[in-house]
Amino acid sequence: MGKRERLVASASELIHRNGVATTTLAAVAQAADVPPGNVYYYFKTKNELVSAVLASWAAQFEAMLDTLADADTPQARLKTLVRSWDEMRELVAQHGCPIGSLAAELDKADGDLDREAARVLEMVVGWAEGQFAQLGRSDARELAATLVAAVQGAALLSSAFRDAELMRSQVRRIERWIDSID
Amino acid sequence: MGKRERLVASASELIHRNGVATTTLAAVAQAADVPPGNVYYYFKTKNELVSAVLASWAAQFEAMLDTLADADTPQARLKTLVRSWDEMRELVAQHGCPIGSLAAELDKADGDLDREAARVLEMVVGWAEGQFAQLGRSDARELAATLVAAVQGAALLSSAFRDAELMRSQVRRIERWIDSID
DNA sequence: GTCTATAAGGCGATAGAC
DNA sequence: GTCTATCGCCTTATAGAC
Repeated sequence: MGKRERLVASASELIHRNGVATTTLAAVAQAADVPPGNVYYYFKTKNELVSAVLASWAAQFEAMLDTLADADTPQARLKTLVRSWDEMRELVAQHGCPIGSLAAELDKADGDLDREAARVLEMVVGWAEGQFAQLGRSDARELAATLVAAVQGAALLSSAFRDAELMRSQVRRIERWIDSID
Repeated sequence: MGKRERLVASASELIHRNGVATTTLAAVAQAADVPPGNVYYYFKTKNELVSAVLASWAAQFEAMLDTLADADTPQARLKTLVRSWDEMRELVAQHGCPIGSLAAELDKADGDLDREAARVLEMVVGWAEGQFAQLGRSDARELAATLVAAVQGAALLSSAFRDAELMRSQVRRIERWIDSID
C-alpha cells in the first residue's frame, strides 16, 4: 500500500474515531508511518485529505453495490444494504456511522466539504430510491429517505448509548418494514 | 439576563451552528457581550461551559414536558413532541438537531461530556418509552428508540441535504406511525 | 521527487491588577 | 468580586535542504 493510500486509510480511521477537528495531521502521519509534516507533499491542505477520505467512502459504497447486484429482488438488495450497519454494529456503537457522523460534523464547518459529504449520502439515498421505484412505488424518494434516516438515527442513538444491540434490533425492525412493502 | 446566562445562551447557539471544537471562548464572550478572557470567571474550563449548555437543553426539554401534559392521550403527547422538530425545521435544515448533533460530536471527544449528552437523549427516549407503556405495549423501549431514531435520522438527512421539507414530510410520516399504534 | 526545520497564528488557560 | 494582560502550547502550513 502506497503512502498516499496509507494516509487516507489512517485519516479515515482517526476521523471516524475522533472527528475531523480533533484529528491532527501529525497523528495521521504517525498512524500511516509517514514522516510528520510530510503529509503536505501528498495533500495541499487538510481539507484535501478529508476530501480524499470522502472519496474513499464513496468508492467503498460503489463496491458494495456490486455485491448487492447478486440479490434477485429489490427487497433482498435493500435488506443486504441495511444489514451492513448491523455487521459493523460494535464499531457503530463506539463512534457512530462513519459517513453519517462525518456529514454531520462537516455540516457545521465552513468550506464546501459538507457538499461532498452530502453527495456520498445522496448516493445511498438515490440508490435506495431506485430500488423502491422498481417496486412500483411512486413515493420511492420518501421511502428511501425514511430508510436511510432510520439507519442513521439508530446509529446515532447506538453510539450515544454505547449500545450495539440497539443497532441490531433497529436493523431487524427495518428489515421487517422492507418486507412489508409491495 | 445575567452574564452567566448570556454566556450559556451564546454558547448554545454558536455550538449548534459551528460545533464545539470550532467554537472559541473568545467568540462566545463577544456574542454574549462579555469581556474576552473573562469567561473563566464563570466557568473554570471550556468543558464546564459545554456542560452548562447540556444542562440548559435538559431544562428546555423538561419545560416542554409541562406543555405536553395538556394533551389527553399518549399519542397526542408523542405527536406534539415530534412536531417540535417540524416547527424548527428551518434551523434543523441548517445545523441539524441541537441535541443530536451535539451528542454525536461529544461521542468522539474524550472526557465524560459524552455521558452527559447521552443523559439528555435518554430523557427523551425514556419519556417516550413511558408513553408507549401507557398504551400497554410491552416493547415500549424499542418503540421509543424507533421514534427518536426516526427524528434524529431525519434531522441528519435534512441538514446534510439542506432540505427543510424532508424534516416536515418525515415528521408527518412519524405522526401517522404513532396513530397506527394501539 | 522526498522529507525536515521552522514560522505564523490561534487557542485555552493563568496570574494578578483593579 | 470583576476583569485584563499574557503565557505556553499545539496546529496548520511553508520554505527550502537533501
